[in-house]
Amino acid sequence: MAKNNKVSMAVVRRLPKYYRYLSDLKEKDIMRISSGELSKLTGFTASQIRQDLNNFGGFGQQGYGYNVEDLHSQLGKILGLDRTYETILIGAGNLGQAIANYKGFLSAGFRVTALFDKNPKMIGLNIRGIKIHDIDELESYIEANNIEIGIICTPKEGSQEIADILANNGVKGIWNFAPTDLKVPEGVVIENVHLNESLFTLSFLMKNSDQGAL
Amino acid sequence: MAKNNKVSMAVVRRLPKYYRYLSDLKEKDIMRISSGELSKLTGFTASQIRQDLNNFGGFGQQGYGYNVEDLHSQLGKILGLDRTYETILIGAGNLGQAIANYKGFLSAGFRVTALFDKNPKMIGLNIRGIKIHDIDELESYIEANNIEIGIICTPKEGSQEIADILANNGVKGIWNFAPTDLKVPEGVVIENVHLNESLFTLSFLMKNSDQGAL
DNA sequence: TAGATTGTTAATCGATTAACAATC
DNA sequence: TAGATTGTTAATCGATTAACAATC
Repeated sequence: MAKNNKVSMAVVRRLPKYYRYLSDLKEKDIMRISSGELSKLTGFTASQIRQDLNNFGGFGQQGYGYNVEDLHSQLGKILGLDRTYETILIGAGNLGQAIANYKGFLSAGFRVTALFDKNPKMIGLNIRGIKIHDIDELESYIEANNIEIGIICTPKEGSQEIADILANNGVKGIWNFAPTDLKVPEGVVIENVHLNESLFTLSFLMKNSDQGAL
Repeated sequence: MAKNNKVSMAVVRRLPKYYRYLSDLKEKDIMRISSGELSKLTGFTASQIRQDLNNFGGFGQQGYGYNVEDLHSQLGKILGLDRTYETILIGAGNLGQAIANYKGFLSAGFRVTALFDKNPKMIGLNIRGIKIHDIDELESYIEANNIEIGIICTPKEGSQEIADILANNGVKGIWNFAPTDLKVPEGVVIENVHLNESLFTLSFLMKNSDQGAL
């Protein structure tokens, strides 16, 4: 399982991008890739790519580079994509439905088995095969189905209460689309998608496009 | 307009979060806030907060802290939120419609006036007052309406062609939801929302929740 | 073998934190 | 005034880049 003492978030955030490019290469039936070529694709330096990968093990071969299929598979394992995750989504509005339907997530192993909402008009509806449950059933559903990931697509009001229910019932990961920072106990991880912040970053960069900036 | 020589992306990404907390404070009618109190709210150190703000000017007052309303307004200007942006969205599927409907963006000044899609079944439909146009009209619409921001919600296939049309017709900012990295000329900025990468980061962190990690 | 490219150590660069004089 | 808190410089820490011996 290789060494694993404290990989920085900067590294972690690059891993999915490596994985994505490796997926593309694999699809094109390209067999091998060097850190130099990966550098051209991703925009990271070859040195950084080698450093990053070597946090997890030596996947390359001198004089050759990396085997695409092997590295792809290794990165998949590192990212935890070699298994499935029982997943639910809370807040079945426009955004929630869009997320629940995104087939890319399902194929990557994230099985969304239920949606939850508090709007009586929505409860009982089927969104492409996934039923919308009453939010009152949230707690029992999580327990009965060993849910590991909760996706929060509610407004910020009430989102902390949802997070509390999730955390108190064994959910280990929260993908949060509510525009707020949730508090959770140790051992539960949160990944935020703060669309407002992303959009505001865009407008900042437009104002300052002289800046180097990503 | 204060000094402005190369603010790092690390700083830029914190600005919208400051802005969000200031908005909250303002709503609660709180008048003043110190860097120490902001530190408790945001999780950044007080020192870092003062450093960040002083990239743009001295907004505080010794012994007092920061005036909430003033700092909020200053941050709004810094982020470019003191004006409106003519905006269109390409790819009117589930996600596209959800994004187009998100009222938080409109209230922040991003006026989405048209959607575009290539699916004949969708063209002509009205999504809560916004019409879906044929993708063939994209170029002429941008020119006729001085569009500044394009939101790409298409699949990755074809997204680069869309980006090209946007960039070639004067769009200055692209908010990209397609799971790929788009190439654009100098002067056009891209802000990516790569949902897949975000989700994969979550699963990595769940596997390694011993890590300190955000 | 000779050429290419890795893994890894050392050097550099940049970002964060600490400290404190200035001052409201 | 005395206390609080900023703005800013200096010190530290961490991340990126450069370099190169190891080796396929």
